[in-house]
Amino acid sequence: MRLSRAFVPTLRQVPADAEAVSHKLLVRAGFIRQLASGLYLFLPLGWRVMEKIHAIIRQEMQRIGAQEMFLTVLHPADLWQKTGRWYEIGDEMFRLKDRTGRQMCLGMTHEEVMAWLASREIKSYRDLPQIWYQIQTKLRDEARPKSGIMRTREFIMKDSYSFDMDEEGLERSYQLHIEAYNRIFTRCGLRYYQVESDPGMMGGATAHEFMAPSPAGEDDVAICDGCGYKANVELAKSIPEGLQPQQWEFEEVHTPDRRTVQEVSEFLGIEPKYFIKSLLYFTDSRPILVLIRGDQDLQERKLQRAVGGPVRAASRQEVEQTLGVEAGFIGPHEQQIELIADESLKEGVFVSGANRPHYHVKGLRPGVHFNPRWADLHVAKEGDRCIHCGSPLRIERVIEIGNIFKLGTKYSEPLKATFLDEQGRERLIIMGSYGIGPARVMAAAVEQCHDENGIIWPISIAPYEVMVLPLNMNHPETVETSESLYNRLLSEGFETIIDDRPERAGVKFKDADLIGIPLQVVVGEKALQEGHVEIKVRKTGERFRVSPEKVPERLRELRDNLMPPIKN
RNA sequence: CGGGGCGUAGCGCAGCCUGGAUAGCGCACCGGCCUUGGGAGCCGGGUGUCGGUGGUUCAAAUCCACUCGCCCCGACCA
Repeated sequence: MRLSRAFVPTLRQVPADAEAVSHKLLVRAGFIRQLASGLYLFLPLGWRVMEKIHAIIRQEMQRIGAQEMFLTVLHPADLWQKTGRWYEIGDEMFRLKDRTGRQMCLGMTHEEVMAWLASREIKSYRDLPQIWYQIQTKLRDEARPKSGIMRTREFIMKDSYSFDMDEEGLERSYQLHIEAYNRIFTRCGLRYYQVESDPGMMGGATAHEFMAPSPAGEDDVAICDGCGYKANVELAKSIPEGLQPQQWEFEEVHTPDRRTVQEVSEFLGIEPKYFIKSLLYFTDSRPILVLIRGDQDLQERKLQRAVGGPVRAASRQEVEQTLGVEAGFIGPHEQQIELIADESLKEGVFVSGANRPHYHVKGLRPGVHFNPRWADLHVAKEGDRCIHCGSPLRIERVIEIGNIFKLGTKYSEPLKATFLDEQGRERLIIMGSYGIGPARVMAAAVEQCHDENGIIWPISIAPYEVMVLPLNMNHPETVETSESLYNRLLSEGFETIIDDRPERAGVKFKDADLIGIPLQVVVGEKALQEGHVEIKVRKTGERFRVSPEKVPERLRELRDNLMPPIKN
């Protein structure tokens, strides 16, 4: 490709509405443009990166026997009504009617359609197992699109679905996907973790996420370097800092105008971890008082799982109406409503609200003064102990680049996707679903691989492998050498772009670094006089002077070194 | 959905508080000269519904109301 004729609109200035590094760099380097909130166009360079990622995904999916198909974006509503998601999902689903008034929606994901297909076409155990996938546009009316292409309303997703006869089959399909995903993300040059995740509304029991560490991410994971335990903080378990035994007798203490743990802690000279925070929540059916240690935070996801449905925090007024006491002085002692407590409160003697304005109680003992239901409810924090091996946990910010779910029969049942087994009995197909967001892979790569000058693409997903820079287009020998190098590299199979614009050297250097092609071949007058050109490795900044004839050989070597450990 | 911010040339911004003459700066862009190893220099060129609508006023980019769009924090995220 010739840059002089390519559409690569680089920007010297950072767009005002970009915050995330990947967003800024991808816009500046001419890879993407924003059409509207959460809607991005992929320009030629950006689309080449996406296609590289797609190609790697295709190769690895085929490797595990998955078959690609192409479904629709427009779905009839009744499929979603059958599985109930039509009603469960709120504004995030784009809904519309066709000209005859039939309710439709735009696909956010394709479990329904895939299960529908399976229900019609798979009849016998002989048809199983199957893994079907597609690389397709999905639409979600996100409450808050953000960080460039990291969270958009229209996006491409690789989604695959496995269909098995039984749990063992599902486990096999699940493991195949883990294998494929490890190869895909490694080949894309990412640092990533596989972590336990919350199956959430997808239904089913087991789920994992593939997470690329980056400060621009939206999730946090807890990681144990001791035993390798890794989990999304939405469900990560941890053992908080221990307590010293206390001999406090049960007593009421006057705490005028001290409401928060912080205030009462300072007032009484007792550390926050000896406090019980009482938080009033409402489930669909009832109020529930949630007890958390003073130095801990409630993980609402865990609470939702524990009570088996959505929860919401009570407002100040609701606290007074329900409990008859102002928030700040409520506690578990002599409480009438249902209690649920974090397990870190099982052992110890605590301070909490007295359910009487301006008073707290000290010497509160679980099992003696209150009897809650126990559950793991606290947020795992940096430095907490691993529940498996006791090592300290660390918390890291990550971008979710892939996820895998064991669905079971959540979709096959309502859509009647069944098969006849060897005994002629009708049984439900067991499903799994597996996603990858190629645009997030792209964004994560930029987040992980860049410097102050621009992007440094992993060579496996770079839009081009080599960029030839003729520094002075008015110098015939420079042009001649560059052109012949360009043609030679192309014929030897290098994906090459030449910056043949009549620009000054500085501009070419800046753009080359910004765009981030891994290998640069710099053709300058001075070096040419001595009979060589210069190869620059974008990632390390290394420069090698080589004679033009040796360029392909040297580049091949450098390319091999830059290539991630797994190749096709 | 709650909180905050922003909308003036292709991009980045000043002007607005305290209303007034032709709306300005840098970059980009177009023509010319010059230059060619890290976003050069000189000369000439403005390409604008000041997001929109309504109002106040002799007069609105500027004040008021409504509205649309975009970003950030939180909630949500199948």
